[in-house]
Amino acid sequence: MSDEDWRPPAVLLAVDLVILTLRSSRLHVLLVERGIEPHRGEQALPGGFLNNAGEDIAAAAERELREEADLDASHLHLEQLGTYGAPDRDPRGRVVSVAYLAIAPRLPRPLAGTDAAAAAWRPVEDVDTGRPKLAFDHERILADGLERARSKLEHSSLATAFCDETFTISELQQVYEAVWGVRLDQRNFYRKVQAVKGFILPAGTSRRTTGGRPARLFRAGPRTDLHPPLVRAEPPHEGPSTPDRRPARR
Amino acid sequence: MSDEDWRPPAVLLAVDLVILTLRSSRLHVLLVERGIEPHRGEQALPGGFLNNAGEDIAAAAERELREEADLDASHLHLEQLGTYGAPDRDPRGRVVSVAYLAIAPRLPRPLAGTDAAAAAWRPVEDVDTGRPKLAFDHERILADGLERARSKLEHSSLATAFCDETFTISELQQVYEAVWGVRLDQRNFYRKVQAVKGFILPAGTSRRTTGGRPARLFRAGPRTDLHPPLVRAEPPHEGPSTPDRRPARR
DNA sequence: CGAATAGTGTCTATAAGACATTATACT
DNA sequence: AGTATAATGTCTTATAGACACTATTCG
Repeated sequence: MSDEDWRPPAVLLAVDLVILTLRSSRLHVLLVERGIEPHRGEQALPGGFLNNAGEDIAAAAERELREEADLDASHLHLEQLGTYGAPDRDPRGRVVSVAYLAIAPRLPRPLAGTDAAAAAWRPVEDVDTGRPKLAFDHERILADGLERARSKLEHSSLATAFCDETFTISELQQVYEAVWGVRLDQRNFYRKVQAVKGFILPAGTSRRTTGGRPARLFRAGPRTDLHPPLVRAEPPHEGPSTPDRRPARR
Repeated sequence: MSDEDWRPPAVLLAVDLVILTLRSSRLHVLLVERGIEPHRGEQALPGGFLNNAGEDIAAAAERELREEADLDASHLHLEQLGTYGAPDRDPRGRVVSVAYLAIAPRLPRPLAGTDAAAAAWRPVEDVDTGRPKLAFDHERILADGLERARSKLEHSSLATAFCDETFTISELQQVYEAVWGVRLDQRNFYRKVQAVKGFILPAGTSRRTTGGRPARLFRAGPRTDLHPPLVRAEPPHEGPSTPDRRPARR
């Protein structure tokens, strides 16, 4: 407070991406094998540094989405997740990473990014049980991303971001079941999602068939906040690993 | 991707604080008058740059809380809100700010921080209606902080962070009313908060009196996620209420 | 005793959870 | 016809919302 010529320290800014999707009814996250040190050869979330001092952070996230996952940000849900900046999180120096959460619909597309030869979808439960250890603090970031997604399914229309433009109600139910890791009653689910006005809208008379009765198609409605919410059952749900601090009570 | 000697750009890292509290049953936010350019003389959220390259971000937030608001972080709720890094948000260069949301109980304490001669609690509704314009993108940050607080009141025990260690149920109700900007039915509120196991616990037989029947005291319980949640009333529907528009049955 | 605040009970409407059968297409 | 998937209705229980009175302290 006294140094007139004090200059604030500079940091390196990175973005990391938690990209979630559904594959064969299971929740997957996109991981890449690191090609450079530190943590070369380990699994990590896709990400990278800002390109230049003028690049917007969200733009950097969209660029990494393109470069590392070959995904077009304009068709994805993308939201900021949090910022991770522990002084020792990267041996290269002071690196602060802004993490983003992306939700992708089922992708027939193979991963063809040039940077991402080693990119692959991994079942979240594998990572949850520590199968591939992740570099840096990426396990924490992933855990926070999962908790964000699980939580937002309750109060927002995020689930539709896992689906194509049109989808069936049972596809939507699979999203909830995969992300929450629970089984839901089909009849109650139908009743509840249809009771939330503006959540899903009938999409023409189209139908799609897979060997049984054809399902009616819906599209995402205008409502982003669900009333009433679709609440998870009572908690097998310990809090997220966010560094939130509870007040110390004297 | 091709430059072997490419170096990532550096940015300046700042923290900004949305500090909320209740004063005379109204929600207030702490604002300071900026003492230096840019935006000298304007109202802004308290905040500042990292002290040095080794300072943890959350630690910087706690330090600013101390320096600018004379508040002890160990008695506050403090959580990361989001990161704001538009390239043009600060004329001094590329400044990326990590915003934190702090919730303080009623404070008899006057604001005595040295840096904060101009710090003052301002009713949130004043700022909401644009009374003091805020510097930088601080109106956006404040809006995000308010929405975070309003939302977290529904499914977390955040409301108790606005209260002293012990509090009455009607004090807790005032928190909800002030933050949400609504009036709640006292009887339903009593019933609901007491139905959430682990939210509030009776605090001895103590009582506190203000001219009426003494109120029973409670303290925050261990539960941080409320089940069932205390849901805000449905936001006003656009348009006249449409009669049920269920998909046409053949 | 009056004023002020705390605390409670009941009724109704809506939502949640459990549960089995019918409908429509395909092979 | 058999199989596979979609769609729906009802009952019971829990929670939400509306509503008015009694209880306890103080001056």
